[in-house]
Amino acid sequence: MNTAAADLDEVAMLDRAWHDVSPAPARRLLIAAVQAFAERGYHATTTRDIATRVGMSPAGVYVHYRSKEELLHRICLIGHRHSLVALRAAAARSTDPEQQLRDVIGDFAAWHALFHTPARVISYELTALEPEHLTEITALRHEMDLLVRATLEHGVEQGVFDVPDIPGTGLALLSLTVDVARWYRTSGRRAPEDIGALYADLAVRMVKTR
Amino acid sequence: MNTAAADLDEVAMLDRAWHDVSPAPARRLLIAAVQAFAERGYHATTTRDIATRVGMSPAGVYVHYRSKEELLHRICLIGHRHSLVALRAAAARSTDPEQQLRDVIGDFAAWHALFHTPARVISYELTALEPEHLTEITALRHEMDLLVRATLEHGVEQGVFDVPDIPGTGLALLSLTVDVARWYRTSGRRAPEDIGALYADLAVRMVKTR
DNA sequence: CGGCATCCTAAGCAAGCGCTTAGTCAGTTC
DNA sequence: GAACTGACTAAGCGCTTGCTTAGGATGCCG
Repeated sequence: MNTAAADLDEVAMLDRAWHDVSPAPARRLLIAAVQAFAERGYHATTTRDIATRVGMSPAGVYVHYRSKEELLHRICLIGHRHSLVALRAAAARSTDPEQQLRDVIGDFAAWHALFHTPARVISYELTALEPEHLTEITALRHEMDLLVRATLEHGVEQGVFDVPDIPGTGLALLSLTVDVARWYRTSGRRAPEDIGALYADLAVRMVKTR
Repeated sequence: MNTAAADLDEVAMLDRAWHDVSPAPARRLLIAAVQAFAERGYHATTTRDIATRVGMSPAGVYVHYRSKEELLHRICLIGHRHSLVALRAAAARSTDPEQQLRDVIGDFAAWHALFHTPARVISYELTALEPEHLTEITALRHEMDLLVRATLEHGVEQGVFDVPDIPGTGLALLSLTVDVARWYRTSGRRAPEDIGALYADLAVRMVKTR
């Protein structure tokens, strides 16, 4: 598949994932912005660049968004809510600690591969947010932390996990999965679910009692 | 310790680590640049900002560097060479696979905590490099990949490691350690060597035959 | 002292930035 | 068909950007 076709696929995928963003031109702008931010970074992206991607004039952006920072803020909010939903769904799928950890880490890693474009933006462009928006997003990230920690504690209580440092190990696990978005390329050999399977396995090895 | 004192400490530490950058004003500029790039990102940093940090006029930067990109390029080169030296020294310290993996991952994770400021720049600002400079740096990063992979292969050959996917596990291990630079704060509870110890332990658990 | 090299600044240029303003135009409503 | 609405553009404003130019200060060497 050539890159143009892959781009179309990604736009279609994000259009489906973000179907609740309306009206359609606002959604198209949001998708254009997330792609531009992911490729060049927030500060290297111009509002003209975003507008051009959807075939609008530079002023068209401001019909739907107050500022460039609002675009980033919306992307971060939607992205974090989206991934938190995925995390919670994964955690609820099983009560067995090992399977739960597999689901949580596997799904979260696969999510970061599949949605590597928004994932890059919401992990590596946070510093461009205004302080109060950053605080809001940090709270969402903290919830992810708590969820992973709870999974580990659950396994320790049942005696199937041996985790001397739960906060540290939780941090490492989240860090590992989040960083998938940095190095993942669609053109690479591994599919998102392959990465999920590998990471789920590594996570279980890290904590399982031997 | 207040942040101003911590800043002074960091400047002193980087001044020692980069003592071979001369003359002194060029080194001071490089340190100011790496701090600014780490705090706000390459594109959000202005050359005026860098100059002001060392008490120079905006034009002072161009006495020592051709462009803002040259500053980033030098930082990336020095940073990668520095960390490669640390990695190789760690790998050479022992021939026992488990101890070697402990040394490699532990030291590399601790390096990313101690030098989180340059580490952030050389991992997350690479896209701002000109293409030929990016190619050069990518080659250095590939060497780290090979080193970690060789450590894993060494352990598998001796039967002490069980690694179904060596490239994938090597990638995950490097990813895990590199990402320390993203979340590490000097004000946090863990010292660099604590993070190194935790990560060395997690790495061994990930690959050890059971 | 003069000659020279090093290091730096004052001033500013051309280009590009985020965002605004005033107005156009298609579609809907009555 | 007149009145209104929402989506969009042409033009451009005020400011900042990376970088240049011309020249000044300082210290070293004979």
